[in-house]
Amino acid sequence: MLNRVNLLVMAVAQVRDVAALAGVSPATVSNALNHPAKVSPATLARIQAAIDELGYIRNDAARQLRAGTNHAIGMIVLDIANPFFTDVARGVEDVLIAESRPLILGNSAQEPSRETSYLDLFEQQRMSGVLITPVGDVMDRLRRLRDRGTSVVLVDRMSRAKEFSSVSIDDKMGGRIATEHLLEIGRRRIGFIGGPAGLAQVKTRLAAARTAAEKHGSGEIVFVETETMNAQAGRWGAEQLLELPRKQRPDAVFAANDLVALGVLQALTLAGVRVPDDIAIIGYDDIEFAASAAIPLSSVRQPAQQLGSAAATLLLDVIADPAGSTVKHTTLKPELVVRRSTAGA
Amino acid sequence: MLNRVNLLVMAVAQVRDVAALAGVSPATVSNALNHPAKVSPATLARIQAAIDELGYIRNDAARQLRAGTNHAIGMIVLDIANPFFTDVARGVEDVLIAESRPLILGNSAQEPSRETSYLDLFEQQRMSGVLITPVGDVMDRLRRLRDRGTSVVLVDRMSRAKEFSSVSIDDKMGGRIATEHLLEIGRRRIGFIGGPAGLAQVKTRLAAARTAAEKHGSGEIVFVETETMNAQAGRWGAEQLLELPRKQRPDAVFAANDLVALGVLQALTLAGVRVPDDIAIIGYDDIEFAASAAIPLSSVRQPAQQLGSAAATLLLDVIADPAGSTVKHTTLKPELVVRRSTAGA
DNA sequence: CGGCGCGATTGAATCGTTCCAATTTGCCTT
DNA sequence: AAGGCAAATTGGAACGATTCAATCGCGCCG
Repeated sequence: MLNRVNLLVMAVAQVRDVAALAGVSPATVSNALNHPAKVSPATLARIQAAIDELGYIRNDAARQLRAGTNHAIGMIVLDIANPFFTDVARGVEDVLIAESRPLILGNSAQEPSRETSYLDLFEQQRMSGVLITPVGDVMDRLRRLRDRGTSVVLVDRMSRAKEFSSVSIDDKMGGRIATEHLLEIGRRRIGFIGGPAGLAQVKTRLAAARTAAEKHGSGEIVFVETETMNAQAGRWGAEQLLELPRKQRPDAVFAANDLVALGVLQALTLAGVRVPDDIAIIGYDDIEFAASAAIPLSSVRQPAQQLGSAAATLLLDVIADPAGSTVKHTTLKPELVVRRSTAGA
Repeated sequence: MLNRVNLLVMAVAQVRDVAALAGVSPATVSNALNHPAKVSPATLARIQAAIDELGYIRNDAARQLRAGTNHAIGMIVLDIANPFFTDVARGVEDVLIAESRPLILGNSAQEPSRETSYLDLFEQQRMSGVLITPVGDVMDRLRRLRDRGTSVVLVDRMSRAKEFSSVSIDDKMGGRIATEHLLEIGRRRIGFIGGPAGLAQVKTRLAAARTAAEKHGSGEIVFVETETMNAQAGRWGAEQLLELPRKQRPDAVFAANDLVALGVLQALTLAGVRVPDDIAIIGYDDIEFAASAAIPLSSVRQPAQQLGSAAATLLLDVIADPAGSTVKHTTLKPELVVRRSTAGA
């Protein structure tokens, strides 16, 4: 019956068609594709020719079903519109492409519901590995994922319980050096803008800033919590600060990332506030656009691409040896980059 | 035997386990999941309870194999590091999430080989739809994809042969209005920086610029071809212009996108060239960072998110009715945004 | 010259779900 | 009360590849 159909509708070629054309069995075609060493060179060539002639493309669903696992790697980033995360993704991509493993990129946009739906997807797909910068409380989900055979590596976030391997950048240090820098140039009231407060990166950077201010003695942190971390949130945050009574207005802003910092810069400039004279600004990430901003932005540089490639490499290790008893945590160091937005006294 | 294994290794639950626990057949569970209307409310509840208790997650590979098609949509963008494309992607995401269709995002990084490997992936996965901004010559691949049942919509690029539906932004108009603007503020020699020249967007914008210059009479276009279109390419392109003999040096630059424009701005500023006095600059896309640049950048605004959502919507239409005889081309209009980089005479 | 061993090849079972046709259940109509 | 009909449920055959044990050929050694 299939044969009759073939005459009418040019059906898509399958292994058995390739096998028939090459004069071998389907099993041999499969071997040629997956274990070429097992097949004699002559047969290999004949099969390859048949594949080309028929334009055969294997059906991944069937393959995965039988194999039990998906070759692809899933990644969930916090915000695809933030150049920091696209840089991380590129680092990941570079490593995975070399292994010819497809990368499935999902954007949680800092929304737990979207994060969850991507986790659902990855779980249904039986991904072999997942890279995630978590937003919501997903530890249970990740544990289940791992129990089902999907390896997990946390990106830019240490696992509290230390149960998952992770690659992160030292946010404590970053928060500290940014704050110390502002204190050193003589600022005392520092507005910290970012959020939501529950986000690990925000929490840690803020805590480190507070610690540094306390240690200094006369420093003080004013926290303005935002819902997300883009330029719009930055503009909103700056407006909050400007509404404060004159005496409570900060003389510096520490933005939780560069997008926020750029928004702050815009709003302050628009309001006639001089940067850095009246209010200094420091951002975080050192995205490419920080240097080319109206007033070039000081920032805490994070090695984004390196973070990505380290995470991908680590994930591949975990996949290769899931039972590997050692959970590994790699921490990279951030670096202070001083530009005009915090220049001079 | 499976039962014995179950006692030892807590195997992952499958439909038949859920069915057994709920006291129904696997077929009913499947119906509950896929055609709830066919199942009585009481049974539905029992099955749901069983699913929750066992933590059942369906195996997408098996599902796809039987269903013959993947519910997900694939998208290949030119450059994930370009905010324009991430904006487009967000527009797409918004539409797809509402339909609860996963989006698989691939980055060709303007490399034909990567584009091809993503097409391979999408073909193997039997995606139900693909959105693509092509780099290389992939028309044959796309045709094959379509013949196999994957719907295709081109983004930001009209299909020459008009055989695929597309959503694009009028590059001819964009090239024209940018050039006319430069001519109007008195510039005559315009450096066009972008590439590779084969890229549709570059080709069209450049041609439109040339046409506008010709029509004007005394305008002239100097084309500097770059390999890619990021800030680094912009810096390189600017250096090429600066190396020209004084008399041949342009008095304006039309950058093929804003990333390039920002690079040009950096390099010119570094070389002591005054913008816009000595050389005016206009970019393309009007990404968010254009407005907050050291010298706020004039640009040709493209409605990126709108482009994305239009493309996604169109793709869903095509998927719903692949035989729909009408190939549709939607074209959106760009808009001139004048800022300081082309201000004054 | 027969048997042995080894690489190459194959048949048939299998992965977990969906789909179709067929069956059962329960209710309404006459 | 019997027949008919719709709704709910079910058994079992797909989907298309991979895998493993079993078979086939063939050269070589004793």
